[in-house]
Amino acid sequence: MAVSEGVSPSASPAPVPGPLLSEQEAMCPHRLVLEHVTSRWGVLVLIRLQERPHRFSELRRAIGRVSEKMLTQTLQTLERDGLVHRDAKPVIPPRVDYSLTDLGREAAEQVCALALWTERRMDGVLAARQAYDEARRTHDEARRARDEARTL
Amino acid sequence: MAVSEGVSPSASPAPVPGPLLSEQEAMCPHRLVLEHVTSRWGVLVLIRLQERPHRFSELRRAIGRVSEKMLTQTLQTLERDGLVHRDAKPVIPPRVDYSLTDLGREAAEQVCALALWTERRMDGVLAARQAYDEARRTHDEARRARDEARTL
DNA sequence: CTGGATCCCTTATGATACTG
DNA sequence: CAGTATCATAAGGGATCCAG
Repeated sequence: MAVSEGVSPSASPAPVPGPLLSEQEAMCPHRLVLEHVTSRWGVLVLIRLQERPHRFSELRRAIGRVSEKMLTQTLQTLERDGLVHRDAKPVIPPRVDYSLTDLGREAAEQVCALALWTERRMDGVLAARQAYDEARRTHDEARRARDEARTL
Repeated sequence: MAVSEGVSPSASPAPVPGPLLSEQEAMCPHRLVLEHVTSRWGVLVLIRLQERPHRFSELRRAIGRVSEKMLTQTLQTLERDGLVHRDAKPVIPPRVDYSLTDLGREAAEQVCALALWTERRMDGVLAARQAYDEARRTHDEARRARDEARTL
């Protein structure tokens, strides 16, 4: 959003390497939660944790193709928002279990509903895309032909 | 995600300046729709259009602080997915009305439900954040003290 | 008014190396 | 194993100019 916000250039060169989001910390607060919950990895984490609690690497494997960094970041954000509970057992080797809080379960339900909807309606979307793409292709060809005719 | 996917370097140098997403066009397709729908501007567009149809600039003003570029991009993506209907009247000056399709209305309902949920549960989230931040602050201080003691 | 094209900066994300 | 730190890169997003 606004690049030159009310952030003085000299102060706070990099206050926090803050995961997800930054200076928008000022807008409607619930917008932020929405973004956390619907973030690329947030969605997947919530869905996985809704099945059952997972350890860090379990989650990593279950989600697949997510870097440790992003998973950590996502989990921390969700934990801070009170959606995920982090249970770190002081053992060696370390073992940390992640699970949903009551709040998180509610969020997961919403997100899952959305995910299931997209799955159910996929055909419709696919059909719409084909129609759109073809229409645009046709339109482009017409335009090209027109331009060419004009040039001649 | 994957940087070096199966995209031949020579072919299609820039097939489409593609808005939102890129080479992940290969993964579970419904994941993509989910991302379109939950994208930063996608959410806001769906919510606004659920109220009533909007013209381009109406949407722009209603959402506020969104660049023309991103709004255009978002609308095109949603239109391609068959969620938004674009009605361009061939008049001067141009007038384009955007509205939800049946599919789009369903999506908007889901998204709105999620948005309303975050609004309702905001206090809980806020409280969780305070607790989290304070706990982490305390923890950090303890660690710093420990490190200092060790250095002495 | 709508939006396509471009330039450029910010941010998100991934790969790697390192600590507890 | 879990997580942090650092670095490099690609995608996201904004500003601007311009065309239909």
